[in-house]
Amino acid sequence: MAKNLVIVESPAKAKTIEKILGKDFEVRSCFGHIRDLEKDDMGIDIENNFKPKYVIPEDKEKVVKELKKLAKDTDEVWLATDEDREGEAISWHLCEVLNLDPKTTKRIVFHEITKPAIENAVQHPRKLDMDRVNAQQARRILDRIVGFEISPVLWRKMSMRNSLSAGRVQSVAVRLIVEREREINTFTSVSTFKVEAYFTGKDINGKSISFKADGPGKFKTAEDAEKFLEQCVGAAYTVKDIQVKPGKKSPAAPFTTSTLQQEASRKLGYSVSKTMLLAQKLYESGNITYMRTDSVNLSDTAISEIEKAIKTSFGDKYHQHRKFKNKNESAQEAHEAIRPTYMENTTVDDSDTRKLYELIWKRTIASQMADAELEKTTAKIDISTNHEELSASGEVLKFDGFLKVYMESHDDEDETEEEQEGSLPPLAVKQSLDLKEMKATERFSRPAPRYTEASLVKKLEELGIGRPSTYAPTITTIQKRNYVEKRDKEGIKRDFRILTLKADKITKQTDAENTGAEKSKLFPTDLGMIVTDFLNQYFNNVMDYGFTAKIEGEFDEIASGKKVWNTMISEFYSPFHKDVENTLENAERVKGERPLGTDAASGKPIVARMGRYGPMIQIGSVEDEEKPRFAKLKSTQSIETITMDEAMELFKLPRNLGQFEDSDVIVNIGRFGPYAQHDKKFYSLKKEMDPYTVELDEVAPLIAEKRTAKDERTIKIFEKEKIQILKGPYGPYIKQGLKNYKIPKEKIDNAADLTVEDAKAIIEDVKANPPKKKAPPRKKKAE
DNA sequence: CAGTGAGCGAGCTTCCGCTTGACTT
Repeated sequence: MAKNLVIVESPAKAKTIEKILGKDFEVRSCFGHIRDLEKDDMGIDIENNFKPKYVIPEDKEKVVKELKKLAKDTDEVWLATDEDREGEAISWHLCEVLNLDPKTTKRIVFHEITKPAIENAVQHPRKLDMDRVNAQQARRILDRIVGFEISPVLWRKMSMRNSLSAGRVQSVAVRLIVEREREINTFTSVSTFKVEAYFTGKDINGKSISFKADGPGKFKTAEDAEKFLEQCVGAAYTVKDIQVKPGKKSPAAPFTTSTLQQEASRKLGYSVSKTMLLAQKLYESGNITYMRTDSVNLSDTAISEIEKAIKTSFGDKYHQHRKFKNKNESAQEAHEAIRPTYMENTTVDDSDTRKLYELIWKRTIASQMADAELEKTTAKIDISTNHEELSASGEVLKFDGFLKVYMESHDDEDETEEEQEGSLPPLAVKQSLDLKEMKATERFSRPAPRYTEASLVKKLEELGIGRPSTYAPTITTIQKRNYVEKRDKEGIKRDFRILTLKADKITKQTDAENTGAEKSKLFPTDLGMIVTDFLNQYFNNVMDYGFTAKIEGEFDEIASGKKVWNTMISEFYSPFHKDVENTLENAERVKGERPLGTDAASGKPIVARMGRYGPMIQIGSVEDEEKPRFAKLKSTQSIETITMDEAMELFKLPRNLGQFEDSDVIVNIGRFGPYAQHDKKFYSLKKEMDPYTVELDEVAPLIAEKRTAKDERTIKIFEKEKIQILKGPYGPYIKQGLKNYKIPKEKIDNAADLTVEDAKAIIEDVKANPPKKKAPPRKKKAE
C-alpha cells in the first residue's frame, strides 16, 4: 500500500503523474465531479438560505467507493484536481465524501504535466480555498435555479410541450441564431458598381505584362458608373506614383478548445463534436495535451522542444520566441494550450485522427516561428480625361516565416471585400499603359452569414458564455431540443449588370450568379423562435447577452472573499422568482400564430401557427361547422416567412399517384417524413424525392426494392403468433408486435432453426429477466 | 412507425460543468 494517495480528475493524467512521482505515490482519478445537486425539489432548500442538497450520482458510486477504500488505507491524501473553480469544488466534495478535513488536507495544483511542475507542486501544497469553492456553489445553484424554474414555465405555456428546456447558456445560444436569422430575413441588399481596369504594356525590363487596377471607389447607380466610363473614353493612362511599404504577418496563438473547433471546422469540415471525439482519442493515446482548455500558454519545456524542432527543420532564422496572453477575461487557465506531447512526432498512425493531429502540430510549431515579411506595392494611375485615378496594388512575400507551415483560416464573416492579392509587375513612374478594357460590375451587399457550429462557439466564447467542456454538448442540446437545426440552403439565381469600356466603346450586358447558398449552417426552427420570443419577453434579465459576464463578476467577488455566496444568490433569486410567478400567472399560452389571409375558395381565414406536432397551416377555425383543414409545413419552411401561395401548395397532399400491381400508391408526409403507402404497407421516400412532384415510375421501383430488402432481413415468420425472427445490424433477434427480444448467445448461431416454441420460451425468459438498464437512466426520446 | 391539431390534466420532462466508458434488439 502506497503511503500517499493523489487524486486528479482525468485517468489519463493519473497514469502520467504516477510515473513521475514514483512508488510512494498512488495516483487515482475521480472522473470529474463526484456529487451533484439532487434532482427533486431542485436540490436546493430555498427557505434555508439556499442550502444545497448534494447526492452521489449512480454512475459515480463505484469510483467513490474505491476512493473511500484507498483513502482509508493511506497515510496522506493529496487533492490534485484542476486549479479552476470547478476543480476546487471537486476537491471540497472529495473532502466531504472521504471524510477529510478541508482545513488540513493537502491541496496541490499544476498547469502542465511535466516533472518539474509536479515535483514543485508536491513541495508547495496549500489548503483548500473555500471562497473559490463557494463561488462554484453559487454558479451551480444559480444554473439549477434558472434551468429548473424556467423549463416548467415552458411546459405550461407552450402549445407544444415535449421536454422543452431553458438555461443560462442554451437559451442565449438559441437567441443568437434566431436574431441572426431575422437579420437575414429583413436584410435588403443594395448594389453598387465596382470598376476594374485591365492594362497591358511593358515593364521596366521590356517584358510584356498585364495587370489589374481598381477604380475610384464604388458607384451607387449604373448611370454614375456609365458616366465615369464615358469620361474615360479616349483617355491616356500614365503611372503617376509608386509606393512600396513593408508589412508583416504574425502567427496565431496555439490552440484552445474553441480555436481548435473553429479551425477543424474551417479546414477539415469537422463538427465540433467530431473534433472533440478525435481530440479525446489523441489525448488518451498520449499524443496531445488536454483538449478542454481555454489557455494559450505553453510550458517552458514545450517551448524549448518546439524551438529545437524549428531550428533543425527550418533553420535558426525561422524561430521566434513568443509568449501568448489570453484575450478572454473569463478564461480560467487550468491547463496548457492544446499541443503535441512530443514535437518529434510529426504525425500519428491512426488515419482517423491524423488530420487533426497534424493541424495541432502545425499550429503549435507555427506559434513559435518568425513573422512573415511582405512588401506591398501600390501604383497610382492617372487618367488624362478626368480628375479621377486608378490604383493597382500587389503583395510580395519577402520571407515566409511561419507561413511555411501554417496559415489560419477565416470565416466568411471576417472576409474583406478584397481578394488575395497577387504580385504587381515592376513599373516605372510616368510610364504609359495601354487599357485593354475597363469594367463596372454590379455587386450586392450581403447580410451577416448564418452561424456554423464553430462560429457559434466563437461568439459564445467572446461573450464569456459556456466553458471548453460544454461548447460541444450545448450545440448538441439545442439541436436535440429542436430549437435549431443544421442544414444546407440552396442559393438563388440573381442577375447582375456589367458595363464594359473597350476600344472607346461602352457595352452593357447582364450576367447571372448564384447567391445565398449555405452549407452546414445553423437555422432556428419555428419552435426556437417562439421560445426565444417568449423568454425575451418574460426573462429579459437572463436572456441578456451580458448576463453571464455580470454574474461572473460576482462569482469573482465571492472567490476573492468580498461577497457571501448566499447573499448573491438571494439578490438574484427575489426578482427572478417574481418573474417566474408573474409569467405563470399572466402569460397566455403561446401558439405563434401568424395570419396569412383568406382562402379564396371558402372565404375562411388562413393562419400559420404552431400545433402540438409542429408548425402547420390551418384553414378555418374549430368554431366553424365544418372542421378546419390542416397541413404540415415542410422542414425548410418557417411560420415567419411562408407565403400564402406556398401555404396553399401544402394542401396538395396526400397525392394518389395511380396503381402499381393493382393497388393505389399514395404519397404523403408523416411523422417520420415523406412516405408512400402501398398495399397497406409504408415505404419512406428517398431524400431526393419530393412528395409534391414525385411520379409513379420513380416510386414503384422503390417499393419493389424495399420489399426485397425486407424479405432479406426476415429469417422466419410465425404468422399466427405474430412472432418474427429478423436479421439486424447486431445479428438475429426476435420481434413480437412492436417489441424486440435478444436471442441468447448459445442459440444465436442457429437462429434459423428456432421453432415457435423456442421463440416463445426466449420471449418469456427475457420478460422474466429484463435486461439491465443503462447506467444513466436518461431515456432517449423518439426523434 | 406513417392519425393528429381542443381540453382535461395522469405522469413525465428540465440546468451547467467536470470526467469517461458502456454496448446496443
